[in-house]
Amino acid sequence: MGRKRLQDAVDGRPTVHTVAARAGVSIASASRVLNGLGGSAETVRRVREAAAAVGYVPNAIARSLQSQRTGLIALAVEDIGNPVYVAMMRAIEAVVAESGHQLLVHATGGNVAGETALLRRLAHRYVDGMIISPIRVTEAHVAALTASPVPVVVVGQLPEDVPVDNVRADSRTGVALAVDHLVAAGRTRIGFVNGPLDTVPGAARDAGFRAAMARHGLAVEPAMVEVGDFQYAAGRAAAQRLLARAEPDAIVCANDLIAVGALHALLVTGRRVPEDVALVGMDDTELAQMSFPQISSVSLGSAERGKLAARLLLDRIADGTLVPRREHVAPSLVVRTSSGGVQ
Amino acid sequence: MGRKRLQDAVDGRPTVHTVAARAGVSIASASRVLNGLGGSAETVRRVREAAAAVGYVPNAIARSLQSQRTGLIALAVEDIGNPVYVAMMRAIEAVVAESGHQLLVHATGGNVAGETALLRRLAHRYVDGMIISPIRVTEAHVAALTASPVPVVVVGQLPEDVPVDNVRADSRTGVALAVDHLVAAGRTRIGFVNGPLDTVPGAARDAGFRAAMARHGLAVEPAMVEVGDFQYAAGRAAAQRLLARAEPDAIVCANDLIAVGALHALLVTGRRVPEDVALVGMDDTELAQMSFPQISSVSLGSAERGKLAARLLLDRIADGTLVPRREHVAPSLVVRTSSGGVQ
DNA sequence: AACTCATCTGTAAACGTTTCCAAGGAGCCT
DNA sequence: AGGCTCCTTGGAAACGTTTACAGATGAGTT
Repeated sequence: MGRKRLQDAVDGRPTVHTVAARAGVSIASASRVLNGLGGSAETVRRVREAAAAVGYVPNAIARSLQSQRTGLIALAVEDIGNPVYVAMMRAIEAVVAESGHQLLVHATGGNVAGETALLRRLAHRYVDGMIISPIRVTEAHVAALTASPVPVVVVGQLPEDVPVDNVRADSRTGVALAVDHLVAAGRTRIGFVNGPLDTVPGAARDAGFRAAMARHGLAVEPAMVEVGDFQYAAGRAAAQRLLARAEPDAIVCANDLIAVGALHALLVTGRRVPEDVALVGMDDTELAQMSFPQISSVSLGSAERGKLAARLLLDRIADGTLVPRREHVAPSLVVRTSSGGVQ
Repeated sequence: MGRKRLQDAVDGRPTVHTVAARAGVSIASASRVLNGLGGSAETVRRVREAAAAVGYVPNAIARSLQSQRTGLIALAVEDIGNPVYVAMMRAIEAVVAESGHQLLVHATGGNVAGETALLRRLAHRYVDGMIISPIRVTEAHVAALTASPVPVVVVGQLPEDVPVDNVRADSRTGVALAVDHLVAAGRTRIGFVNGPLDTVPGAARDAGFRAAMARHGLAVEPAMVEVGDFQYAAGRAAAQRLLARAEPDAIVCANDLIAVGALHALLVTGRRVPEDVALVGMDDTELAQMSFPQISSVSLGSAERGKLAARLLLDRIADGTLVPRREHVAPSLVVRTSSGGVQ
């Protein structure tokens, strides 16, 4: 017993033991050389040579167990098909890659059970941290969030007293930008196609729409407001319902997928955009640029939010004692053809 | 020395040692109970109770080190923004989730160095397997592929003699379907907007287009063929170049992003689709349905290919001695408004 | 009552890495 | 020459889990 192991791993792949044995040094010395931590010239040479000869590659799992870090960062979003999340993901990827992390993407489907299960699974510590963008925030979320042993950054609204790093857009103001723009262009019969009201963005956008309309002294007729979910098909159906019973001269949509659906509904019923009906989307995704006519859209700074979230997370991973921070990203309106801007 | 450890992990989180100590049993018994492997009724009760009391959650990394599996499967695609890969990803996700795996998505940007680096990184064994869809296949790819210690499935063409599980679409035939359809509809001046010819799909689609045209006795005028990359902006620019010097009555596009760009180019120059110019895309993504008019598109079965690739990979992970398999997915044409189909 | 057999339990090793610690040796200064 | 520091080295422990093995216990069989 206690026999020193000079063998390869069971599957025949070289380990640090293999390298050390071949170089005639201890595994401690081999490990140090391989990590660039000193060693005599001769030792370095021998270890390097041995490692190259056997094709040694350190095992990521064993390293993780020792270092207590996996090098993985999770991103949990509702719908990976929504370009707004793709843009956010790209921005996050760019930041975390710099620190040598890789991104693990979860599509939650927006359901509460799945999201909280995901948060609880963090207890297994299979990632070093998580960025999550829940569209609903429940008690269960908050509980799982605060219980998480690994850092979590939330992109989206969060109750004030939850001590978690947080990046927020201001979609209330974002909707106001859209309404202001349309009113300035002389539109008065402004429709609104929203996502579910029991989601955080849905509620915020509804409130923003009503507040902005009120500020301009415009009434919000129930016939002019429709709700679907945040997808294309539902947006198109919702817009069709709206158009069947009302005659808006402008429509604000709660995101670009809905806006593209609404555009479809408008064009298919023979309406001209923007001459008959102006259209404004939200999130300023690639979709808005790819449509014809191109769709004006309120940017909520998805890339910027992603970047900030990634920075917050990396900072917290580096120092867990930081006081939770809250970042805000201001919305801006990108005017395109669909609301009368130039092509 | 040799002192038995009865402590929590350094960060205070409970380990199996904590649970065992609290239950008054050995870590072996605790582990067995926690994994549902026997134990007396009394032991089971005590361990379960202790685990619940301290909130024990097994550490995924330690488990991975022992089991030599991470539970992670990597998917490497060129462009995470392309809906075709989103569809594929969803299909893969659905399959691998059943076996308890999680998906790790890499966006390679389609560059050879990045892809081969990714393949070489597999040597670290940070995932149990990888599905990769390279748009170029070089010597370096093949070398890295065959040297990989973990299973890899390639989605896309691959030299015949490379012993790797492989799922293929037939984009040659796919283009032929598009051409046949347009010819049957009476179109004769058929343009083609392709991706780079030095990519595998680009080359196949070019060959397919020329073969199909020849079969119908139609000449391929150089002025009627344009090349960009597989993105929207390049597709739009390429279509604009084509339209500036030729007057096609139909355009075939090498993917849907290009098709949406071409649609834009057509509409912005006042051409009617499909009356003046018919349009057919490829990949049958959501984009094709979301455009107005909706775009006919050749489905290359991206979801199906994803599903098959995932199955091949899981099978190989379960049994590494399997002989490499090759699956084929047949293309099909989905006719929509842009080529004269009904709305 | 002695035996077999199954079931349960604890010890210890294993997975592959990093790192603490003590010891050895070389060089430098006084 | 002696004492000091600095560098290098190897042994061993640690990360947290699973599991092979052997011993113990109990039930069942003859």
